[in-house]
Amino acid sequence: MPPRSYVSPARSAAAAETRERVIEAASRTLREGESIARFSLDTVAKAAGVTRLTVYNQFGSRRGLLEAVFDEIARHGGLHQLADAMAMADPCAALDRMVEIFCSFWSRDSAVGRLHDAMATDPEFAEAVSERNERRRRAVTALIDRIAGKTASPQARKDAVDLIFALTSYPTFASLSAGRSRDEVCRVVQGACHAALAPLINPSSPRNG
Amino acid sequence: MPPRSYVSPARSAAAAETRERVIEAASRTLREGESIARFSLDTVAKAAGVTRLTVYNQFGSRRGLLEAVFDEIARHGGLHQLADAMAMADPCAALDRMVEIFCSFWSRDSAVGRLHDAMATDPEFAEAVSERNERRRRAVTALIDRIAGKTASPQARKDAVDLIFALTSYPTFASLSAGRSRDEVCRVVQGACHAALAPLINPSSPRNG
DNA sequence: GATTGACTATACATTATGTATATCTAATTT
DNA sequence: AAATTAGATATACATAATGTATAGTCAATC
Repeated sequence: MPPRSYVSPARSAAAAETRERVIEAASRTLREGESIARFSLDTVAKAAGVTRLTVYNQFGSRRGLLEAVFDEIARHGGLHQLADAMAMADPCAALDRMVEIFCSFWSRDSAVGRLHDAMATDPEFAEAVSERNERRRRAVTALIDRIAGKTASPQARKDAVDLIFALTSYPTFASLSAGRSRDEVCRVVQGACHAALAPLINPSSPRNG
Repeated sequence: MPPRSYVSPARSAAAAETRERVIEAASRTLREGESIARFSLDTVAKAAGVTRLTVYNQFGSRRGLLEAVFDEIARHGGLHQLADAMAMADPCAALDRMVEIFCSFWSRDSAVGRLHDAMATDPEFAEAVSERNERRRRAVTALIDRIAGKTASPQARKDAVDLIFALTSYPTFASLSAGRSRDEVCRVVQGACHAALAPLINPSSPRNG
């Protein structure tokens, strides 16, 4: 006879609450630890007050947990403001706003730095994070298309997109953060992005002859 | 009685040869493996035809081996050309040349990428690599001091140095390398560096009011 | 009251770093 | 020639982490 299965509101709610508690414990562990090296499921499980096997039940693997933490941070990191920024009339002002939004995002939770570190040792996790970054690339591309003059070559557009994509990445943010506040980093990145735009608007002065 | 010790030319030569063989095997393993995750001393030892304990005898630890590989790559990576570049009369041309040199360096051996990945999981190794990068920072600082007009503020100089430091870093190179040849990346980075210089030469147009 | 879902307890397999001890071999010293 | 020494080896062990397997607990649902 086939097993009868059912959905339980109380059980699902409890499971969801457990899941949230584990994610919270994981991001706290990431924040407090001084490197991703010491981030173990054992530590997370103890911090969340559950068993290590519960973590596997909920997330399948270490990578699954890391992805869940990343998504949780992204959900509360203010990236939803990107839609408003993209709707602005002036694309240059929109770009400035985008830089602000991502500087806030990278600086909001130190766990994002640790998550980027985790990309180094787990190629599949790296791909998962890269896919999430593609949203930023699409936004940059859309703005460049609006900003660029009709005479701007496809190559110049591509260069500008990739350069601004790199300038708004986490590694650049982290590098510039040594000795700078979030707002100061934001200002420097905005300036660099403006400069990256110049050859698009005034193509009469190519940067290399 | 005190133990008598001696130095043996043949022994030292053999040891040095073994050391070289292990370093070669390690960098080959780094190049061929698809991530730093699978880089184990066991694999390296087998590839070099020695025992894992020999690796420990020579390098002390996994980190010691990675540092040795990094230094070996740096020794043959063309960074010695930096001295000639710094001696150029035109500091802007020197900067262009510096970008060239580092683009060559980052692209020369794919093992450097894996070594940068290793920084994520080993803070002390990260510090060791960062110290070696300080040479690049000093070179940039020296060039900026020569390029900047007398009216350029210390803040503007610092911003330019840190921005160019970030633009010539490995993460930026790796990011721009998607779909670009080494020379194309070099051209894009050079353009961005020129743009970063603008506020130093013509401070009448600050980038943020 | 029987069953099911989430969690637990315990054990095990695997892989990696790093340490300890004894042994082997060829180069060097006496 | 014999003793010694440096470098490499063989073997074993300690530790920690991921991931899997199996059985058991307990409350919610049928």
